[in-house]
Amino acid sequence: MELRHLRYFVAVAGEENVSRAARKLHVSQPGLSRQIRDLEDEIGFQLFERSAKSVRLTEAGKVFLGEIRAVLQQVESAVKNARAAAGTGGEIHVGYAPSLTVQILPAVLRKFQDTFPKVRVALHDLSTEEMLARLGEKKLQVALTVRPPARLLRGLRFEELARYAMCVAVAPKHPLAKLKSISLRQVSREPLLAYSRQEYPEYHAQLEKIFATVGHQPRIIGEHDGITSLIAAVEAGRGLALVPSCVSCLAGPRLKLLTLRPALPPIPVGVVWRPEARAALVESFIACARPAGI
Amino acid sequence: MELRHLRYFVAVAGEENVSRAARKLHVSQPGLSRQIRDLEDEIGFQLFERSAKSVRLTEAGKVFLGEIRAVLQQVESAVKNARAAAGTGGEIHVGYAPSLTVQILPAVLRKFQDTFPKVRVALHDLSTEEMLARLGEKKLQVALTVRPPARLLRGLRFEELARYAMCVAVAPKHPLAKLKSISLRQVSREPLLAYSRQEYPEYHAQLEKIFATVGHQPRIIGEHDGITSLIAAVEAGRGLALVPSCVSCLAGPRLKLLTLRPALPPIPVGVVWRPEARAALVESFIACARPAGI
DNA sequence: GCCTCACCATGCTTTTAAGGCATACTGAAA
DNA sequence: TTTCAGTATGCCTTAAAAGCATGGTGAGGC
Repeated sequence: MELRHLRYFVAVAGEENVSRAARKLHVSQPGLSRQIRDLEDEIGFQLFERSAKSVRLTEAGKVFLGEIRAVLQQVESAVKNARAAAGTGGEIHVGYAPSLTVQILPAVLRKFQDTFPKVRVALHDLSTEEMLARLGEKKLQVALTVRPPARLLRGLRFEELARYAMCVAVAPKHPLAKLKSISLRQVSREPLLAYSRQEYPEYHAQLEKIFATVGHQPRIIGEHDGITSLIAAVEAGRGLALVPSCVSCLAGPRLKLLTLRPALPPIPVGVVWRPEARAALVESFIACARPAGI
Repeated sequence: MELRHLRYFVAVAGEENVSRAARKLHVSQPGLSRQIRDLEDEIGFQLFERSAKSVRLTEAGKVFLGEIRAVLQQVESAVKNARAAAGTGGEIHVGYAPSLTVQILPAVLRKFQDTFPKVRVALHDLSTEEMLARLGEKKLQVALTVRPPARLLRGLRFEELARYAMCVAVAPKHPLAKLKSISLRQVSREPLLAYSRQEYPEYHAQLEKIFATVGHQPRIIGEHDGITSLIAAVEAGRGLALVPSCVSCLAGPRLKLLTLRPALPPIPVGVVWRPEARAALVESFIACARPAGI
């Protein structure tokens, strides 16, 4: 019997459904099925009553569930207490893309520091490429960013946390601000503000690809090294900018965000980490990052 | 982190010595070393201070040890409570060789039933061969017997629990009873009582091999289907018998046991089981069978 | 009453990780 | 200095979990 069996059991018991539990656990349904079966074989009695359609806890399973939940909590607290005794609260280096994680990051940090008040969380504002590089060099343990293309992941793992629609940011006083939505063609005729090409090459690559579909590249009249100055520039009425919808949190009423019609594919934002590391802090951080329901 | 890591950690912490812990756990020292290291990597702090010569718990390690011991106990009790709730105490079929396990079996049974009062223990008095066969057929879960030759084990596992010297049993009134020890040559000239050839072929094979060394096979004047009648026959003065020293428990003052000079290799007695089964009851039974120190 | 759908189980293959062996390294004791 | 008991490391073997494809089954819709 291993903790894996117990964790799986708790998940299946919680869902009363193997397939759903498997999805939550990120394992295949057959694999989970087998692990549960193995656990039952080992302890020598049934935990679930099975039908072709569902599983239901037996009486023994209910008793077991209660006790095993306690066990898993106790393991967690054992690590926590021992870590506290070790003095070193530990340290975790987190890469993040500010504009994409405005909504996500604060919540994650709050949750994480709630459970690990002594751990030092070092935040690093980096480009996606740099995050991947530093993850590889073990200078970062986790990164919150847009989903990197598969070929750059090279052994790293990505898990999506949210997707944001691409919007067009305009100053509230801008003539276009009255529109509810706007087409790419219209945008391509306006002066555009962008992230700096040097620090965000992938943003520019993306822009070019997007406007290639309308056959007309916009005029980029300013480049900015961060979302703050980009917002300021748009607010000043110097031009439009293509930003993910979550920027609204950051800009508030200073900008108007117009939806694009037709919509562009939404931006998948999530967490990247080294799966082989298996550090408890990292696992916990990722757990804090996941939306509550999952 | 898996229960294995925690069990290993407790063992190493208990021994303050990786090699010794490895021996107790029946794993190799390097393997154990690595598991401990992996655990430390995962939780993110040191559990042991290492020197080339020894390991010693850190403060954090001590805290962890206390909590993890509790966790492991809680897992055990969870299984026990759930099993109780399942109604079925469960059942375990145990093969045993009466004469060889007189000392071992009662203690094991007492210990086991202490912890699992509801479990039905079915005892089966069988020859070694039959035990192995029934283990293979899953009609037995464990067997207590002499170490079977490796070629018969075929996937089963044996663990030694005790060794008994071969002795010569005589009636207290027998002229030879005055001797303290006796040589094989002397024995070979006396009428011998034995187990029945049919039920204990390996006993006879052993006898022939033993007496081949003195160049003279003894005259077997009686065969018996069990230790009880063999004792009775020896007590009646009908002849000698070669028996393991533990028979003294069974025969008490009814027989005199003479040591052989030179001594024959002692009889290794232990427990046999199917390692792939991994049933909690079987594991527990074997744990009860092991001498306290190990 | 028959499909379809959602779900669990099984067989097979791939992948991962533990286990084991040989051996190097280290510091204490003889 | 040598020996010895102990831990760590590299490489290979082996066992087990994960994944994929697919089969079987009961509930609910048509």
